[in-house]
Amino acid sequence: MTRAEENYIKTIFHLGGNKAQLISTNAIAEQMETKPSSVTDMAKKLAEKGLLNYIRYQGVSLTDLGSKTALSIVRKHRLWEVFLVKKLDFTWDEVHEVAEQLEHIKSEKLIDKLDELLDFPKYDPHGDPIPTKDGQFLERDKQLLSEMPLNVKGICVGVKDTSATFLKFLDKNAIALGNAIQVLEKEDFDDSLRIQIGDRQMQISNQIATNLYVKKDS
Amino acid sequence: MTRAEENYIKTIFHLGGNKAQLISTNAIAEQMETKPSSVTDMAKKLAEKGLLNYIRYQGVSLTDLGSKTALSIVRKHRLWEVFLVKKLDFTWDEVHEVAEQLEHIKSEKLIDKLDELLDFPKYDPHGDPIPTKDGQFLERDKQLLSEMPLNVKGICVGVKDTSATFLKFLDKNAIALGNAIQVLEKEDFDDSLRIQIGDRQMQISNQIATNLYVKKDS
DNA sequence: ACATATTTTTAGATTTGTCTAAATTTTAAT
DNA sequence: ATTAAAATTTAGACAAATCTAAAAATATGT
Repeated sequence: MTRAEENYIKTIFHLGGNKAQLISTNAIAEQMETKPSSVTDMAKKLAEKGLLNYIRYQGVSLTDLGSKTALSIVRKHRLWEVFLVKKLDFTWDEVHEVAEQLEHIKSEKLIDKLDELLDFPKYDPHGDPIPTKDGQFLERDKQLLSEMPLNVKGICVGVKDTSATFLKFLDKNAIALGNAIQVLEKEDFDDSLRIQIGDRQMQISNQIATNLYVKKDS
Repeated sequence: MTRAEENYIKTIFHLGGNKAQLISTNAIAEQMETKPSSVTDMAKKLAEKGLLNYIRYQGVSLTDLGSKTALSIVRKHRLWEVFLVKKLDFTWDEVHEVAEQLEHIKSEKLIDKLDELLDFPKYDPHGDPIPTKDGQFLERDKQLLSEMPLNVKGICVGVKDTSATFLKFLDKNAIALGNAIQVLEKEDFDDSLRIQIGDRQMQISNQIATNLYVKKDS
């Protein structure tokens, strides 16, 4: 598999193309910042190789082989992210770009040993689950902070938007994964929220609340 | 810099093209298992970019910029080798292939932090020196075992041949970097040597002796 | 249902890095 | 000094991955 092929497979996976749902060439092109015609070419090629189901004018989905491939790439990406944060003191807004490169390194032993060095982490620095070696993918029971009922205790477990801008905003406001979090009040006017975070209270916009994942504290 | 360009620069460096000495396109082609005509094309391109001095029909050498680039790639390659051995329990015959991929990852912070994680190593697992961040390159005072005088105490510090075959042979015979080593007798007939290694004695062929680097014990 | 807008594909071109075969230059031998 | 051999370059072709512009298919609005 070439690097370009791997990037297409990964993108289709992230767009939800594993669940028999068809993803349009336009959606893929937009996500990858390329042209739809390029996507069509690659779709044909990857269908030929048995990684995609491709229906002309309809879109693509991953085959079982394609899903397996995608999970392996996602596993590598997320393990490298953990490595960068845990072993090399990268911040969570710095890891993505480098992991994009590292995820293409080919060596099964490397990834197995890395997994071991990191103590078999289950989640990456953004709270996303790391697929196991055999492709198990444990999505955590989580919901957006914006959908939490009032006065229910939760724990911050992930972010939806992983852009540096958003992550740095969270850092600046001392919001981190693992923090206790709770919605105290919803403002009808702009859907902003008054929240309890640790022992502080603060007001956050709806845009923040729709990009923070919370798990109910049990 | 593309991956292909980096590989050319690195190969020319290893063939000695840094010392104003001209390296032939044939030599480069052979080393890289490619065709001389491909090397010519790339030589023109890299000369255009200011990385090589290229004289038609004569060969190429690295410019200062080219040398700097080469040292940076070699530094990355060797640091990754140390990482693989020290942190992921790779054996010294397994590291090369993976480091060939890792050396192309682009992130200055990654390499600085890796260097720090490994405690700023001076040599890679084969005893080759690791260039510093600013391109300092400390070649160790060493000589081939075959050139050591009789009964002079030495320490094994490196290998010339880094093939898996040779490295595995050394492992099998418990010859490792850091071992005390001493030539006891030279056989005129086939230039084989009787050596003292640690507290054992053994007989080794000239081919082994011309691929092991030793430093005089002082 | 039909015209129009949108999406998707095709056709042909481009860039990078490679190759083969032919031409050119250098080297070596007598 | 010529000539043969070896090394090197040029010219033209190819595969991968991309692009633009035009054509084809699908979706949408009234």
